[in-house]
Parts: sequence; C-alpha cells; structure tokens
Amino acid sequence: MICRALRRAIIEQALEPGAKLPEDSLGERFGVSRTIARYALGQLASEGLVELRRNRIAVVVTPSWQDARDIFDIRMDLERLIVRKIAGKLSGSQIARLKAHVEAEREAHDGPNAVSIRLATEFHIMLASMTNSPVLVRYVSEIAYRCCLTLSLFSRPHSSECGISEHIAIIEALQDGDANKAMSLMHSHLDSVANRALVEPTPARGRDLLDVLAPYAEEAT
Amino acid sequence: MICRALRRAIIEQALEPGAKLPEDSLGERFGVSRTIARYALGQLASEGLVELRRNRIAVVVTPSWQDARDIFDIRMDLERLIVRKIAGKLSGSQIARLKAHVEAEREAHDGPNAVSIRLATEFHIMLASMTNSPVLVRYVSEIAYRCCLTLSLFSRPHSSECGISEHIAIIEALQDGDANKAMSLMHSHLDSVANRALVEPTPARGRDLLDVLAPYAEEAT
DNA sequence: CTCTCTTCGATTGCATGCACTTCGGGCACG
DNA sequence: CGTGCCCGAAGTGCATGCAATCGAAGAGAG
Repeated sequence: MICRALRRAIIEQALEPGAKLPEDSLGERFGVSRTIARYALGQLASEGLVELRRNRIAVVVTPSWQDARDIFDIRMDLERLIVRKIAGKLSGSQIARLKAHVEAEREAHDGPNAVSIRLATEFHIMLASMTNSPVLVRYVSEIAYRCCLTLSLFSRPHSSECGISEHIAIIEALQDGDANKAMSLMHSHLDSVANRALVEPTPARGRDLLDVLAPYAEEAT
Repeated sequence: MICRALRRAIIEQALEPGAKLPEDSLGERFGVSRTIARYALGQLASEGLVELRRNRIAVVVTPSWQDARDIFDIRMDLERLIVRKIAGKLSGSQIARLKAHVEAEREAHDGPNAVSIRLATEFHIMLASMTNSPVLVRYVSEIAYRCCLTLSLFSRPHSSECGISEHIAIIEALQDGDANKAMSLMHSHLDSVANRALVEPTPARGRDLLDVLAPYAEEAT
C-alpha cells in the first residue's frame, strides 16, 4: 500500500518537511497511476502529514512551533486517558509484547536516529491499541506521527536512553495497576520529550527565508 | 462542496445509518462526476461517518454501542481540555457569539429534532474553535458529529431544554475564568447526555435480526 | 546588470472508459 | 415450500485523456 509506504518515508525523514510530492512521480515510483497516488496524498493530508495546495504540488508539512505545542498538549491528554484505561487490565502476553518492544528500542539505540524515534513512537501507539478503542488508536497514531516530524525538525539529536527507561517504568506501573502513577509517569515522560524538543520558537537566524517570513505571511493573507 | 453537504445530510438524519451511497447517484445528484463523489466519500470515511467496503456500495456507518461508549469517553477528555484552555480567555465578541448561538438553539427548540441536535453539536465545535488549535477542532468536530449519529440511533426523542441551560451555565463559568467549574459543568453536561442516550446495550429483543447478530458478525471477519 | 513581462513546459482538476466484482431475481430441483 | 445455481444489471477499482492553472526560464527594456 503506497499510503503506508509514503507515511513511513515521511516519519523516518527520508522525505524532509517541505519535500515536493508530485502525483505522477509518486505513481511512477510505486508502479500505480496518478489516481492511486492522489488518493494516498489525500489520506496523508487528512492525517496532517502532507499539505495539499490547490493546483500546486503537494508537500510534506512543515509544522510550526505553535502547531507543535498544540499537538503535544493534546497528546498529553490522550495518553493520560490511555494509561488510565489500561492500567491493571493488561494480559500477560500484552505486557510481554510491550517489554519486547522496549527491548527492540534498546537494540536500535545505536542505529540511525530516525529509526529509534519511530520505535519510540510505535511504543505509544502500541499502548493505544491496547485500549481496544479504534478512535483512540487513530488519533494517537496521527498525533504521534506528527510529533515525529516536529521532533526531527526542532530537536537536537535525540538522546533516547532516558526515553527507554521511562517506557519501562510506565510498563511496570501499568502492570501494578497503579493508574495514577502511570498517568504521572506518562505525563512527565511526554513533558520531558516536549521540553527537550521545543526549546525555542526557532533560532530565527540562519533559517530559510521562507521559514522566517512565514508568520508575517500568515498575517497578510 | 459535496463533502460538506453530504456530511450535513448524515448529521441531520436525512441519510439514516445504513443508507447506501452509490458513487454515480451522488455524482448525478450533485452535478459532478464519480471522481468527486468518490473523493467526498473517502473524506467522510476518514471522519468515521461512512463505511467504505471494497467493491461494494458505501453506506452511512451504524455505530455500535461499544463505539458510542468509546467516543463519549474521548469526547469528555477533549472537551475538558478545551474548557481548561479557554476559561477566562475569551474576548467579549466571542462570548457574544456563544450566547447568540445558544439563543438560536432556543429558537430551534420547537423545530425538528435533528436540527436542534445539530445546533447543540455546533455549540461544542464553536468552543473548540476558540482554542485556536486546528487539531483540537478537527478531532472534536469529528467526534461530535459521530455522537450525533449515535444519539439519533440510541436515544429517545431528545429533550433539549436542559442541554440549553447547561450550555448557558458553561458560558458563564468560562466568562468568570473559573476553569474548574467549567470543566465539571462540561463533564456533567456530557455525562447526562451520554446517560440519557446510552441507556442500554440495545434492548436485544424485537430488534432487527441484523442488529442482534452484529457483534457475532464482527468476530467472524 | 537588474527588473519585468511573456511564453511554454510541468502539474493538477476532473471526466470518462473499461475490466472486474458483487448483487438480486428467476429457474430448476429436492 | 424451501434451497441452490446462474446470469444480467449495477457498481466499484483503476487508468487515461483533456482542459485549466501554475511557475520557471528566457527575452526585452531600462
């Protein structure tokens, strides 16, 4: 499925924010017609990963700092809801799957940064899927993916060590059924990620002219 | 835009859950080609309002009772987040717009039930839009629209009087900047709507064979 | 040398065509 | 009367064609 492939390419930064996505190039690359490529772009657009401008080439979105704050805010809330829902209700095999995933994260720790970010993200999606709430899964996936984009835009190289140990702590709290502890752990986990990432409203010097002028352009619409 | 028109038709129950939506009929009705109709169906599907089955006619979704609970749960959380964000931060004109909307709700109170449900829903979306968070707006819109569907499926004729007074109380709490009070008001407001609506997991006798067997059918996929 | 205008290639928006799949009615048969 | 089968009609999945639109390069003027 071309949609999934594209999504992953965006998440892993193979396609950087701002990258152009012409329909026929995509179609040719994936061996399908423009129709399919166009449909995939529509999907990705509705997930907030690509920007569709009328009569112009679609591009990978470039999240603004403001967007990033918004998204992290909502993410906090949703993920707290998730841990509250599943604390103490996970089966043994579910716990095992979570632990296995964290193990994979540890193994990928020395690999490429984009992969470790993707794995960390997938941990959260895995938690969401254990609520058996399709809507929750969709929203958290979407938001988490967009956080990926943001992280790789604003943050310095991701030091994922602490993230991994925090994931383990969360699993333990969930296993013990301590919802409050799990919620506060999740909260501080996301908070630390956000604070590490969203250090400044963009350095503002040395950036692309386009980026610098973006806020002014908005106002002149 | 055909997408908006369709959405509204679904919300207002002009198209009941389960109604078939063939691409060419839609296209013909709206004076566009299948391509456009198909695109609209895709959008609506990604919003969870229509169900797209491969090689088969698209239909308006029929939310299950379990779905309904899920959605209400998430809605509670999101709307609490919203009132927390905007409590005490609304401008005079924003307050005025909210009050005007409630007034419109009151006027429509004697009209068709579907319209008053739609207006009540739009009140919540209006609140969301005042957070200036596009993601929040999208999610709450989506969830609220799906709640519309659910309400008209499960609830007996909506007695909207109490809903209106609760909306007013929420506006006042927001105006006073009392975030906690607004959050608890919103919570109990949604809770009462949910409890009034989601009375039973479906009466289970006298229902359509189809509905009764739905849970079993899921499992057999 | 720089700025502006114009023109042409590149790309999207949308409609249509064709092959494949599903649905539903009629018919034979138990 | 109920059951299974078959075939035409209807509908979707996808590719392609054509017109409209955008943007970048090149020509021309200052």
